[in-house]
Amino acid sequence: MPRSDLAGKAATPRIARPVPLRESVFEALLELIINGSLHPGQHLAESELAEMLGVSRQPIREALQLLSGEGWVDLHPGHGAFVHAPTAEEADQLLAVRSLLETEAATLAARNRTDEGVARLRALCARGLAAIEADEIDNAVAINSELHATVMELSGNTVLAELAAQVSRRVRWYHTPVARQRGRASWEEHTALIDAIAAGDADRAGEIMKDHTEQTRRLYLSQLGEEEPPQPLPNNRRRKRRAPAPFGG
Amino acid sequence: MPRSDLAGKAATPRIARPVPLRESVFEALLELIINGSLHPGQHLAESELAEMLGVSRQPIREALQLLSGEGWVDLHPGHGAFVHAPTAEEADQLLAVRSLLETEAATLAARNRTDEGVARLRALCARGLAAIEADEIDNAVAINSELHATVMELSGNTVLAELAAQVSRRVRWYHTPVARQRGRASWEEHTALIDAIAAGDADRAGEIMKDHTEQTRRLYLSQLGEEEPPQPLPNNRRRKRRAPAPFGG
DNA sequence: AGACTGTATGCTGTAGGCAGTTGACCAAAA
DNA sequence: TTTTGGTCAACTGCCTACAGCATACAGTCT
Repeated sequence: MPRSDLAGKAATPRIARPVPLRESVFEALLELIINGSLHPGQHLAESELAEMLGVSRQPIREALQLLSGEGWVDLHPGHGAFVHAPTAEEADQLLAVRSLLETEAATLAARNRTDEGVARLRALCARGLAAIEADEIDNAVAINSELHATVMELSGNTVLAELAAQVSRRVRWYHTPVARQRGRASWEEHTALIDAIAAGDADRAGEIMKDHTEQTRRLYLSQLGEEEPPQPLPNNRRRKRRAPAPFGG
Repeated sequence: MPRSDLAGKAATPRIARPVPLRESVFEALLELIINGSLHPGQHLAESELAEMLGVSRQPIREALQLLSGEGWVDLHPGHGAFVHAPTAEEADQLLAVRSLLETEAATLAARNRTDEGVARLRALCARGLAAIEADEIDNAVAINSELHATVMELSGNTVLAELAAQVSRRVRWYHTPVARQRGRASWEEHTALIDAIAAGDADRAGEIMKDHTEQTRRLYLSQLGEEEPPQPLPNNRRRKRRAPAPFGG
């Protein structure tokens, strides 16, 4: 039946079909939000975004719904979309949840470990340390996410991994500035974590991951006092004439 | 300045503005999916749904995006929406995650407990037991969700609560048949849980909740062998002439 | 002078419509 | 018989258009 099992070739990355506009818009808006071009609390008028990005309102609306699903914007029926204004409390809760999910993942990963998986972790860890040595912070941050994602994958719980991915994306909003601070220490903890996983010591792996994530959480909280990161600006400044009320008091 | 402070009347429940169509559609489709009218794997043609529900395609699209965000349907660009086909493995993972989140919530709730909160829990528990006595299963199930939601609320972590709510909704897909089985035992565990929370014993509260949720998880798994609940039907049966391939192999 | 009411304007929610693409069906060729 | 090419229907993606509502502004009355 399979005359030439092309289907089994696996590594075919399923040719690049034109990415749906909504996703491009999603990426574009996300970038604008993260880099601060769109201020927290700012009202996002569909027509305006549509004109700005050169598309119609439809893909804009769909992108806004996606963004809303991930907590980047708040959708208020009849009033439109507003850039989410994160609070310190929310950040703390987010980091707490992240800690919880990551800890569980580490525990499970230690139980389900495979030689191949451990090898991948070690490779990532080596690359991460190298990046730190070379002072390539951005690179190190990227490798860090990859490492945590790999632990998630090794946990074997897809649902857990997806949820954690969602949380991690939101954490990114705050995480970036923090990450620069605890470079080396973080990677030494990673090494210990991988050792625990390799040894199949679930409890220790969980313990280490818990300390590891709680550490960044604490660091973030201590940083809060110094500088409010995503500054909740007094908002509007860009409306042509009229600024919409914060409505529904 | 406020000559008659109507604004201060507080108890004005902010008049019922017409719910956006997308949300009504969302609810309608969700109901159809949960009660099985729409089979797992079934292709959802926008035009068809639009005609069926008597609205245009726009709100349908938006509702589908929402459903996709919560894992009820899978969106495949260029091919449309398909009812998500849950597997036994996914159900298990979902229940595991739920257990994790609920356990954490119980622990936190015990730490942040308030007399008012404990009172609400006890009231709910009493109502739940009454419902069980009266054999009002559906009612008991509803109160059960409310009780768990309240524990979440008492945890004080909004992010955790939202995530758990999302997971719980998905669990509902499987949960319904299971719930009927372990009526009384479940509510006795609830009583113990509330006692632990009231006593501020975080560890014990967490422990009880863990056992409680793992219990339902086990029960579900054991039920799986007997009858595949959301039957992954061979799918199509409704296309007028042509059945779309499961595409993209 | 202050407050209230009528009017204008911008925005969202929804509908309808068109073009491009996908996949199925069918016929012809190897 | 198997394969190859063509044809067609259906569906998604996207755009444009319209109706209703909310807010801001201005005029008017007390």
